[in-house]
Amino acid sequence: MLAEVASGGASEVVPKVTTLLKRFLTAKQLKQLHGLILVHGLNHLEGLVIRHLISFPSDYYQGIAHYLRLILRHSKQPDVFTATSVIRYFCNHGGFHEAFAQYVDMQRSGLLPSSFTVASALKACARLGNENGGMMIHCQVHSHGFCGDVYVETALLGFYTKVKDMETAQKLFDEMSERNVVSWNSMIDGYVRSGNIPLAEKVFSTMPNKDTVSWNTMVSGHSKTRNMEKALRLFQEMPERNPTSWNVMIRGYIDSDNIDLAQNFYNSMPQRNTISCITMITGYTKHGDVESARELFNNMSQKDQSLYNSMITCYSKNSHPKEALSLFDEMLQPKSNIQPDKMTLATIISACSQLQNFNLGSWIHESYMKQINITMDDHLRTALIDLYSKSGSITKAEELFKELHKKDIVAYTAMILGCSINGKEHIAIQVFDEMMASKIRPNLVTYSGILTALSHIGMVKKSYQCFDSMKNFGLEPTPDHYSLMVEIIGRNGRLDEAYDLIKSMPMEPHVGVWGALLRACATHGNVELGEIAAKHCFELESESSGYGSLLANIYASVGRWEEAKRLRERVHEKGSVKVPGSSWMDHQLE
DNA sequence: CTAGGGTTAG
Repeated sequence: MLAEVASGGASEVVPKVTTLLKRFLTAKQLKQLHGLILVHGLNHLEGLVIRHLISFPSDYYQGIAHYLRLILRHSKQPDVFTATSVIRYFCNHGGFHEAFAQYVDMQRSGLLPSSFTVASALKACARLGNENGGMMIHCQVHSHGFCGDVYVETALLGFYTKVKDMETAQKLFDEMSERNVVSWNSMIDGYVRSGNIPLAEKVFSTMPNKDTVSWNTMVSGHSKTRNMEKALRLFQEMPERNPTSWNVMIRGYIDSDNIDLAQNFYNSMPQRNTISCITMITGYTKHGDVESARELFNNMSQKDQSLYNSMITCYSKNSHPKEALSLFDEMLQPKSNIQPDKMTLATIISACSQLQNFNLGSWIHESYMKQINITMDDHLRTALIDLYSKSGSITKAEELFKELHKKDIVAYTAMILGCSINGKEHIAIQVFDEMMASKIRPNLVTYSGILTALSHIGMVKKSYQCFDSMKNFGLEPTPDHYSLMVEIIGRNGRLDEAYDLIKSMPMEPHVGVWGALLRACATHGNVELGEIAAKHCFELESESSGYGSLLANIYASVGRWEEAKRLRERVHEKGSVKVPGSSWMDHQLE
């Protein structure tokens, strides 16, 4: 029939094409048919092609989305129904930016959205946290007269609850003439998300017909706030449980660091799904138990993309980048034949960065992503910022940083750290200030980055300010942060002050802290404190001789040759000349 | 509408 279309006259072609498009077609056939449609100038039939395209199994999302983008770029806007299907398709597969862009394009070409269009576009805005977009659509709801449509109103509610504007959500909810179970559940979810458990409970208790989702949402509210007693009580009270109910409990125990109870729930649930397994793997990832995670992974008979992603992440997060890469390779093998997605690649880029395999990392960026039609997003950009800054291509990293749609804490931190290790300390400080100005909460990693920058340029006063500001964000400095401070203060020659800081630590200083003091004492030839610091280093890490050499240097620097010689001999006897790793140390050795 | 997988240090 395809051949007939190719040869036939225009009048017979239309019904044939229409019939064909209702059948099952392979991707190749569809492409051919699409070509013929264009040859015959039947552009109005493109909508059918698009709708056919998005009915393919979602495994092919990357390819389908790519083809869709091509069609949408080169043709005139599809009809409302088709455009809406496209928006929904993007939405259901995580392409929220594209969903929203399609909605905007549709408006631009003068098409009036339907209630379905509006509901889908709102969902995209909700998931993107695009507050302006959502509010704009809210206005259109009024001007297009969609008020009173339960689906639209519930979508609006979903938008406001997702962006945590519970005041507006509550107002909308109160004014709704008709509410369905989803509207109620959205309200519970909204209060749970904004951390207001009492109000969530209030909605939950006044809700007329609770379904399993209502119960699960409430249980997850308690488990998110680490109230596992209450979560368990509700879980037991539920009239009906589905796998999600169990998964929520497992996640709660994992978040409360109770991996044993999580394990118990996992073992006793009547039906496990992939998400149960992924949740457990995440728990093991957090606990650094790579072996148990792998065991669970191996036991799954059906392994999908997400499961692979969770295991690859487990390896990458626990500093097993080689294993991450080999599992990535395994998933691409014909016998498993699973497509990687953005998440896979973000993790793999991180693994490349850890392995210093910059060629593989930039090949993924420059070539592989295009090959498999994966479009850039902010998580990928962040992973690449780290990769490029670790390989010294700080300019590339800065470019990617500029391209970010939303700069989150991870992106800022990666950039700050990237600047710090590439001799752009002042830029690092600038980026840090910019982050503070945009009211993004720094975390412990951010402070490691900025203190590293400050340590390179020895800005003592600014470092103190920075260090002291940690408590404004409820952050407790870790021994690593103290090490950095000791290094900064000590390198400036203020050794007693550095020692005082160590003594003020609320926890036991680890070897890094004493090592920083010892190195500072070596620089400034302070025997008294150097001996104290060295003593602690020996106690904490007797097998390393680097500390002995440092102390010997101190003796030598003040002319106490005998002691220096004796110490060096002892170091030599031990046979080990290993020096503890430290960026500062490396500079000293150069 | 509920459950899962991504990116930053050491």
